[in-house]
Amino acid sequence: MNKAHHCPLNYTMNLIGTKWKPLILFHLLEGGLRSGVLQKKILGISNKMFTQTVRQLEDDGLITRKVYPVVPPKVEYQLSARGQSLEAILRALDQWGLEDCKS
Amino acid sequence: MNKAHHCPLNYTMNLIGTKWKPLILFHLLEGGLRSGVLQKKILGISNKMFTQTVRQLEDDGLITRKVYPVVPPKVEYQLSARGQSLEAILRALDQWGLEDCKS
DNA sequence: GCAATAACTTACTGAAAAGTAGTATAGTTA
DNA sequence: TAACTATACTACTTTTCAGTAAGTTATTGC
Repeated sequence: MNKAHHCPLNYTMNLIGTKWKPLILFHLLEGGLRSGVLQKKILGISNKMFTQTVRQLEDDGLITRKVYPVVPPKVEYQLSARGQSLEAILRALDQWGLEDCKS
Repeated sequence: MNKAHHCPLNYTMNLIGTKWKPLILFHLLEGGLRSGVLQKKILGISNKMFTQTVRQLEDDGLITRKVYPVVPPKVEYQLSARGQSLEAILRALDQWGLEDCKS
């Protein structure tokens, strides 16, 4: 917790309240993925934003990054325990969108 | 639904995935509030961002705005049915932040 | 020895978000 | 008549976000 927040919601949004973070976390719910595979699942994300976002998620301890020392490089991302604890929320957000855009 | 989304989560984040929107919605969960009162509850928000954000929430049908034709002006905001349907999510996000920042 | 590879980085640019400060409103109160 | 009120709007500036395109790495396959 690097900032004071008057409301825990504020704290949560600072962690995951951006365009791409929830998407990336969501696509990791089913298990770890190789960098390139994960990126292809996030339609519309640029290479730069992808790297930048997973880096932030890693810094915040929501995902882990495993580098295999091979050539060409191989990197795998997966949810940390902390990231996993967001599962219910991520699915609820997804579900809400599904229900809502019917109307 | 004004855009195509490959994932409902994306749709949801486009609606409420900003710095202030969830905060404002959250503080309306207990009932409608007068503009000035609501704004004072959102610590750190500027007058401009407040007006701009409630306007967007209103445009998206998440809150309603009732104007009383008196001087000085009196304006009240409250959650619409659509906004209310976010209650579980807002509380879950808040709760998650509470739990998480213990560690 | 030269291209292809996967993951990442950097420089540059443009767009969007957010903050500051000031203005308008029009009745009521002093 | 002048200050006060609650709400909102505007112009301006600063900050952050995001995209493009190019460069880096070290090994393999041709």
